[in-house]
Amino acid sequence: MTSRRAKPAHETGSLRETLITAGLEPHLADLLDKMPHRLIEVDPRRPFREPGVPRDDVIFVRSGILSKFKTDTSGRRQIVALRFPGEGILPRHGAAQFGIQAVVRSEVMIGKAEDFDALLDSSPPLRRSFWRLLQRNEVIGYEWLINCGRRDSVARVAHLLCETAARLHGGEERLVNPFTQQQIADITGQTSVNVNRVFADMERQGLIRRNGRDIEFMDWSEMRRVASFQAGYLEV
Amino acid sequence: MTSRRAKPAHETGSLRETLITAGLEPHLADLLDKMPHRLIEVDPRRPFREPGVPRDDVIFVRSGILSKFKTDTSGRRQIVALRFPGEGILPRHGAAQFGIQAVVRSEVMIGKAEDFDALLDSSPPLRRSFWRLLQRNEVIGYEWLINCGRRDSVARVAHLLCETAARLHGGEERLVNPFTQQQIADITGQTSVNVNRVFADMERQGLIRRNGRDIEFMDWSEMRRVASFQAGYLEV
DNA sequence: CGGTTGTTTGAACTGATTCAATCTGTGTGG
DNA sequence: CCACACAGATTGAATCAGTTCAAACAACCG
Repeated sequence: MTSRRAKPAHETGSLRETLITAGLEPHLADLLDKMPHRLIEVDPRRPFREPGVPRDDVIFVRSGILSKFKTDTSGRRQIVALRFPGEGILPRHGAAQFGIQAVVRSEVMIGKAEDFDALLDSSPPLRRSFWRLLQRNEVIGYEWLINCGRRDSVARVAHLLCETAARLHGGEERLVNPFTQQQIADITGQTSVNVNRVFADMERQGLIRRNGRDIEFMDWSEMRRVASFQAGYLEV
Repeated sequence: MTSRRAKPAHETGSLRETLITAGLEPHLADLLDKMPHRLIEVDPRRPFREPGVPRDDVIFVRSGILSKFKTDTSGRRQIVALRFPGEGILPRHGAAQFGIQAVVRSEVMIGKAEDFDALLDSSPPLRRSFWRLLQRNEVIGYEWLINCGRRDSVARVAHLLCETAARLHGGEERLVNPFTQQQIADITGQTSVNVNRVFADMERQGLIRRNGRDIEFMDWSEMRRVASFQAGYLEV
């Protein structure tokens, strides 16, 4: 087991607060908050949930970032989705098709699928809310597909950075990059070597400034243009 | 308007039958069948629904294939999802992020979002059924992401063919290829020129035999291996 | 028959990978 | 506090998969 009991929440708000800032109505966040659950701290880049095994729990991110990943038979790994604070990974009937790992150290809430399902059945507005979130995830997936299928490597990385900034700070034009270059490669379908070259390029072009892991966007609108990033798809 | 009233169903069964063969419980299929709707015939590769406009209808495929697509700012098009007979495109609140086009001539059923939503609210089993279908679509999307991000061009095309065969005939080892090479390119994130070369390769290797648009799989298990196709993700 | 749509082929080019080596920062144990 | 290990970042050189551009060919249809 690579995860352990969480320390009491420090900088991050309560789960309820996180859910609300992520866009859930306060009284719906209350419902989830009252659901029986436990809090866990998850180490980054370590096995957390393996693919192929049945999973009967709901997971919500309180702080940090979770990734869903799949590994091709050739052994190449692809991260297929991210979950930021307030977002969740819903239970799936049958064997899960993907594994879960934390991108950075994360605090997550884990509940039972049956409790969650019961909650959904009892509250139509909560249901509608999650229905919309499911559709949002679908659309984000489509955007990632375009990213991998139709954009060059600079645009792919730029797009990921734009999306991350938008999902983390709701559209602010700065970012503390939470990813390793390998993770960015796993998301954008490249090699870490090339991601490194893309970063060097973007810095040379004056698009970003780097200080270790920190990234400062020098020209947000130019960044969006290069990434062909249009935030509309992130709205529920 | 490029679509027109459908002729009475010929080779294809009724919508109800189609829904049932696609895996919906008979009594749930009845519910959808009784919902007020109209039947439309859609021409392939012609505008049907444009991206960016609000859509307040549910669409179910009775026969043929629909595609959801997005066009990048650079003008390159990516098909992000397919809908086979019995599958549907659910209503989305707000502007749709993708357009819809038919891959081949298709008969579709169109209903009102409000009617569909009401139906969902009234029937918990129907709701659960669609919840599962939504998750299935999500997982198929993940598989496509791996396809574009992590597999070489032969594997990408092979995987699409395997998936199409499985979704169309439920796992039979043959296929009448419904796609143009340009469409395959739009799905797998390549150029049609390269798709053509991939086909020639696969034929030279004895993986497939072609007769115009028809494709015969010569070695299904080798095909699956090349594609790294594992049908598990298609199960609900 | 001419027009349209889709397929096929060749040659030149280029963006990204692969492999391998080096460098840097951080944490750990002695 | 230093030595060492380890993970991540960086760089170079060779290679290759897939694109681009352009042209020809085939099938279909009114």
